Amino acid sequence: MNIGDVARLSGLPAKTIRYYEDIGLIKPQRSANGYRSFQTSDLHKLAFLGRARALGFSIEDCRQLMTLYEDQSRASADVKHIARDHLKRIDAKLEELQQMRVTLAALVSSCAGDNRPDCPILADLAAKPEL
Amino acid sequence: MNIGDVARLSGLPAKTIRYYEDIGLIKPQRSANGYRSFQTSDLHKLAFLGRARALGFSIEDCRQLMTLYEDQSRASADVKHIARDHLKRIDAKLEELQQMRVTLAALVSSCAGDNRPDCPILADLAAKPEL
DNA sequence: CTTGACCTTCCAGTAGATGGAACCACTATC
DNA sequence: GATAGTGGTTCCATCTACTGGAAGGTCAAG
Repeated sequence: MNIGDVARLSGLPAKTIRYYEDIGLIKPQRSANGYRSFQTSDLHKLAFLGRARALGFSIEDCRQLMTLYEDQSRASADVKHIARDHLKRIDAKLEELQQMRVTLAALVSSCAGDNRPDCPILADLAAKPEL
Repeated sequence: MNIGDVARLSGLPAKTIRYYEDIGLIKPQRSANGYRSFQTSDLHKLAFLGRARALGFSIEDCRQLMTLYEDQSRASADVKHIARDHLKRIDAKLEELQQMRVTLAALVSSCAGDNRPDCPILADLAAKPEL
């Protein structure tokens, strides 16, 4: 398979696939003409990567997950550890965003949004005594 | 005030303040020795920027908000528009993260996390028939 | 033989900083 | 006056995870 084929099948852009090879996540063979030649196993790995990335795992997480994926004698605890850490980061990010949302929503609803210059949003950004 | 002073007062790292000057968000004067010389108004702007960034506004949003902040004849509608757009992006991000969280939490809790190699997390990443 | 779709590499850019090197300025002390 | 320490300066590189584009090679069809 050429890169266009695996791009279509995996849903990843060709650019991204080349990038993944660049950083060593996959190692496709080469044809005589210099084209990358993908095996079914490469396609599986790319699909794996696509799903892991969609779940927000970092590239480094993906690298570790790929290693574990290929290690038949892995301990599921190792995988779970990575996933749980990532879950924690997601929870932290969620909390941060929710706090932002609360504050921002309050500001938005307090602003008249008309032609007058008075704006509680700017006022708040300009000077917030405490908190 | 030197950069260290405004850094302490605004809570922003000196590096970040230099960066903000670099990209034109602030324009501090210079002393004879070449040091940046910050006015109180610069400090206010930096505090403004710090709060806007803490609310997740992009640098470009901040640039616009700063312009509106300094324009005494602005319409509050313009500010509200930026804030509401940002709120929408936050909501989208929140939804995305929440979906991730649901999927990931299910995977984590389904994994034994012991010494055996069987791992639903890897199994799921390796092949997800539909969805 | 040419067209077009595909492939290749390489270089630059994105957002928003951050780290470090090399060097200059100021103050205090010995 | 030499020195140490702190703070300032610039510039260049690095981070994440790609993405865009240029310049050019390859292949099948008409």
